[in-house]
Amino acid sequence: MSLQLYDTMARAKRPFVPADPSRVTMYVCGPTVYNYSHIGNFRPVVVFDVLFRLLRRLYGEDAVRYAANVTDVDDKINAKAAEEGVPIETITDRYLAAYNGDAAALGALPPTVQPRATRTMDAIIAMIGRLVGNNSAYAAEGHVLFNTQAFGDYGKLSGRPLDEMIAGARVEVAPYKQHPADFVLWKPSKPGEPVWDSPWGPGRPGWHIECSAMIEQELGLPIDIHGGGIDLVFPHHENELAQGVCDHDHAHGGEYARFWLHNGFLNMGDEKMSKSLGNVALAHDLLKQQPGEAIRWALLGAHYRQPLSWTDDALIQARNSLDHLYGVLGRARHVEATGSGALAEDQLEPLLDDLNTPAAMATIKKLATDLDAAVRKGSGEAGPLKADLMALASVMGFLQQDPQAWFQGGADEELTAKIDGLVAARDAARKAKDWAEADRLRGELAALNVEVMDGPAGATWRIKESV
RNA sequence: GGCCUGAUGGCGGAGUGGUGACGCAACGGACUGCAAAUCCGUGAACUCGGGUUCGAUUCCCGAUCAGGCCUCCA
Repeated sequence: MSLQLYDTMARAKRPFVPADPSRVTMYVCGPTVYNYSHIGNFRPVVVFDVLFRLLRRLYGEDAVRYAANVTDVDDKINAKAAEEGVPIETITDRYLAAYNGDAAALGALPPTVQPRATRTMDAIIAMIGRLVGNNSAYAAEGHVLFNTQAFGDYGKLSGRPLDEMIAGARVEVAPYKQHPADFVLWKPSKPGEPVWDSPWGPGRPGWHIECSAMIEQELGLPIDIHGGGIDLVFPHHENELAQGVCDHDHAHGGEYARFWLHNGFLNMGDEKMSKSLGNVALAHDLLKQQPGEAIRWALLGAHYRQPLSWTDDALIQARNSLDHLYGVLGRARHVEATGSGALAEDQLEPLLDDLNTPAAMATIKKLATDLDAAVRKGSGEAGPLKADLMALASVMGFLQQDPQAWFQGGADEELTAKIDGLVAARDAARKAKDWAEADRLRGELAALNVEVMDGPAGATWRIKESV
């Protein structure tokens, strides 16, 4: 089976074939860095990281070029900077660093490039110039607006005919717009806001133009895959598509992105995460309570296009699953992974079928169970099973750490030494068959949030879950 | 108002026109000084009403419920 991806434009799964297999391109809309990002913001990060890893496996590590942008010009950033009385760079640098740190903790590989709006300004202004030049955009009252009438297919991606959108519009139309659906490419800055010079007066870019300019600059049209959250389909991606196609006078066969992929929302339990409900969970906070890998497991536990219900229980289940898998790997630590390392076709199949991560995770568990049995029996199957397990896990960004580090993670050196001492004392008591003392020491360890497991080769221990 | 999703066991969550993944939780057993881990086993679901069919959880229609988008929210 070859890779199939659900394309929002086609509203169907289609076989994925890159335009150029030696240069596969993917662009995913990234964060606006004005605060810590919540866990929902990291769903696309993790989902498209899996796709990135899969594409690297299929086409070669150097053949995939993945750009994820950072919006560092925005009203919310301006507000935050004004509130703290600092330049916007202070805000954006701080939260970009936090975002990248959190993404790394969630096991996401760094994108090939991470363009920033403020550093793409020349390309943005040049692109607006071209759009004005070919009558796809017009200047009015210090603004430059995209002329949606210039793009006959406007509304095709989101499935919204123009007239319906106007009929259903909830927002008052600005008087300088020629058509109610026209959107801003450039706008004047208010006093105190960051400002750039342009042929249409000092100001700053609208929201959508930065992505098109970055795609143009970093990847080139048409790109193979454009990704983002489902909420971006309209207006953001619809507008990007319109300006991107018109920028090139409908060249490239009118293609902007060959596949549009959108991930579903993450909900808190069964309600939407929102500030007004007070149920926003920041990844930064969750990462203090649980290993990033457990959070990643929970994020990939539902198919990416399905809504994902985020609950404490889901996180605990994720943690338990990883405990089990690392337990198997710990028992198989002396087994050498053998075989070609090439995944059997049927093991990769769930991922090839539009990134069916839950099914792939079931395969991981199956391989782990089989590996555990093979190790127990001393069967020669253990080596190939371990190779398959590690290969599949690696495509999904799982099981990349040492089992001991997983179980003992969260314990600093001092605590580790203390625990080792208690475990040794308990071992001595058990050898002397002093069960009362052994149980007392186990109780003492339990008080430290440590669980001991006796085995033929002596006792091992782990930090119990903290949720 | 318009457009669009979804509804699977106690929970999470795949999948399928006909022997109903997988995990967590529960229960019984093995193992263990006792546990934990592991192993063996058990019970448990396809929102409702029509239709198509030899047969539907799976296809079609309708209803109900839930959710999303409709100009800067992943």
